[in-house]
Amino acid sequence: MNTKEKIMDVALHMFSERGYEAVSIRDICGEVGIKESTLYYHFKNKKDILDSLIEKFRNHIDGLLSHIDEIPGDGQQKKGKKNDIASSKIMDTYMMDSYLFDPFCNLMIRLMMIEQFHNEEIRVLYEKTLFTDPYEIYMNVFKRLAAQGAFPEEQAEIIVRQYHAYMTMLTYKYLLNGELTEERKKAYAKEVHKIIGGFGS
Amino acid sequence: MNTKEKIMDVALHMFSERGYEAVSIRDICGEVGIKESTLYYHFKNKKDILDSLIEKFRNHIDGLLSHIDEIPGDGQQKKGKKNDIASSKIMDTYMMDSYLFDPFCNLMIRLMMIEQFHNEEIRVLYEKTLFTDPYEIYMNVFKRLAAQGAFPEEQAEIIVRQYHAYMTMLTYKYLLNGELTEERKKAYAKEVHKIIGGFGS
Amino acid sequence: MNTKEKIMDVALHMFSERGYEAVSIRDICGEVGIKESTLYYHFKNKKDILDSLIEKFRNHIDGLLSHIDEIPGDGQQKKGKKNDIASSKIMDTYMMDSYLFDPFCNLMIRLMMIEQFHNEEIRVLYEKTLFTDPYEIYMNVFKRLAAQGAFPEEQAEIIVRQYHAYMTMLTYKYLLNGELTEERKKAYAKEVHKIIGGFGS
Amino acid sequence: MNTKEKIMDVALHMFSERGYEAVSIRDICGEVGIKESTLYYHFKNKKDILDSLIEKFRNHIDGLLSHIDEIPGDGQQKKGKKNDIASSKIMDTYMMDSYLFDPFCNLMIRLMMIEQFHNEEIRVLYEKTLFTDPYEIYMNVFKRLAAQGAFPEEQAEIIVRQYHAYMTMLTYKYLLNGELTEERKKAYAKEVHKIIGGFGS
DNA sequence: GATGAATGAGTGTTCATTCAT
DNA sequence: GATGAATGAACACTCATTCAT
Repeated sequence: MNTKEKIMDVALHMFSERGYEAVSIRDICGEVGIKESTLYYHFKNKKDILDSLIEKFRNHIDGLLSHIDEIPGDGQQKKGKKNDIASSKIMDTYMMDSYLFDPFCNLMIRLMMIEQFHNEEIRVLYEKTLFTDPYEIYMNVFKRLAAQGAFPEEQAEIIVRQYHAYMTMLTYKYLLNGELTEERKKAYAKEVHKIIGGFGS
Repeated sequence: MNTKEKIMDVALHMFSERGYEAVSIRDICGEVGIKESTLYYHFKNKKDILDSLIEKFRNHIDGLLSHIDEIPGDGQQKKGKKNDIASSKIMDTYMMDSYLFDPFCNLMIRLMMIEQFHNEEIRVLYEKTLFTDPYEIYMNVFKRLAAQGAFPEEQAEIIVRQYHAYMTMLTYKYLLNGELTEERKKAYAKEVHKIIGGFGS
Repeated sequence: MNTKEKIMDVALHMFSERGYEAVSIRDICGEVGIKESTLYYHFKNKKDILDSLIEKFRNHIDGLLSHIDEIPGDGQQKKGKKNDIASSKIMDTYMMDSYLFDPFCNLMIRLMMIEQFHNEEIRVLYEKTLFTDPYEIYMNVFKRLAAQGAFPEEQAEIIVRQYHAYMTMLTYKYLLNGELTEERKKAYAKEVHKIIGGFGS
Repeated sequence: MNTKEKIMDVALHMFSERGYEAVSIRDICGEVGIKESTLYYHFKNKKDILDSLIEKFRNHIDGLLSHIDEIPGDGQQKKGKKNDIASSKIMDTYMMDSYLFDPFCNLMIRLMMIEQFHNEEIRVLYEKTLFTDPYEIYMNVFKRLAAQGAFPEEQAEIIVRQYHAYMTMLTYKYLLNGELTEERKKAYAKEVHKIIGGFGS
């Protein structure tokens, strides 16, 4: 990690815990181990650090979303509940690994959670990340499952809605509540699997 | 409203939008229309404003929780789905009016959402307010409904879990996302009713 | 002198010697004997000090200009060169005492001399103070002298032009060049009187 | 123009408008199109740029002054007013072209005007450039004119004084006041010619 | 109840400068 | 010749807070 990346990393950790305004340039530089003047060689100003983080996050999720279709729910599986369960598990692993457990994403979401109330640009991105995009991803997978005969097509929407509600609630409860510890990740994963099991029945 | 109340009101609005640290004594006093030195007649220091708000909020929800039993789900209703729906509606109206739409509560929740990441005391209160308490309230009501024969008692938990997931997700999506406008409140209420309808079937 | 006046006084001395930008808030406060934060109780920002000085100067010269007619050149004097000389002397004493030797005015002119090159508002005031206003004052007095028969009226303009050129040159040479010492003031006064003597012949 | 010359050129433009201290190395390099570290290849430090400019200016005016005798006022002309006028015109053209209208000289004079109040070295040079040298030049030419019989030798001093006063005043009024535009140069030249005409009578 | 005046510590940011490459 | 990366000191300004009135 070069100096610029280190600054962004430290800044993200601090911003996501205390909020953008409450973190000072001094705080960041102290942690990175550089003088404040050095920071201004790498970033135009404080806002520029935030903007760079957001930019990086946008690129990150754009990259993820462009691979949705690779999430299973795929044709070589036979009809029935088993596939359903298996696909859900895979899909959810994908969500966890790439979105919610991934340190960069998780911290960015926390940052957005804090800043969304007074920053419309961030609010829009926050809504997209936590509500719009996941709903679409779930719908995409479940529709393909329905097409394979896992369940009647007209039930897809209601199932997705229920699934999305669960996942969202658990995300807020375990992954966006206090520090992201291994325990909280396990508690989340456990509840997710219990629910996916429930869906299979 | 006297000066002290005015200060708390203004402070809450600002804290819940920009976070505690990002709001200055100057900001608050400017909006209230007093000099900064005057604020210190009413509050020991900045932290004291936050503490007073939290104290007030604790009293507020304690008052509400001590009246859970008054939420219907009550004996004079007959068995069957109708009662179920009706009770849910009443319960939810209660949640909306007293918790989520109430300006003081809504803003306090936003404030806790922002501050929870670096303040364990607030985090605990936040978790209780958004996860523990509502779950208990729902459980309380649904158990009484089950006791009245609205549905088999052993289904209570799974129903509550599902109900809670929905309510939580909708709360974050509509009531803790951007400004609390009438439109967002309507969108929330609409979705809630749709779901409660779904539960009745 | 209260704190605010002291700040303006010190700031003027420093601005007029080193220019507005080259003087720091620290410099001013150090000399005044207050902390930097105290300055901001009295002035909105650094620019506000400069603006206050300019405002004060405008009021100052407006006060002076409203009393031009009281400068002699008056009716009770007899025709002839003696009056001419006498009046010029009085007029010039007025110019010296009120404008050029007056510490506040002299320093403000120096400040304007420095800042006029990149501040159009100051440039206009500078031109008015050093060229437009003095010319008008001289013209006013000399016209009254001509009316009294001190010299033919049609010569007034050329005399004023010459007189103004001399006074302006001497002002720049002695009063706006280096520190305003008693020696420079004397040298200025001496040359002025020599010239006024020359005008009498 | 090589890089070093470009730096000096840009620095002079900026120094003469905003003053030495108010201009940053960043400002200069930004305009020149080089990195700040590059500047230190060409100059020891910021002060060195100023010193180089002053040095260059000294050489420049030394060059000019060593050719005073070439300014007409010369022997092959006949006695009479015509020669007087002609010589004055030529002399003045020389002053304008070489001193006052010349961009390098004009900007240097502005720079000295700003810096003279707190830099004795510059003050001395400023006084020499605007008062001592021109007076000597005028005296040199007018003495030669008197020797040719253009006017009585004992009048030379008073004429020179008057001439110098006019030229100095006009210089400050038109050439050292705001930006040096073509209009200001024309207004200056027009007034100069009017005065020279007056002198001829 | 409220304010005018003050302060020490801290804010984000710019300064001229250095030095290895 | 020129640059990338760094720095200590200074910059204008804001912070929460105090205290006499």
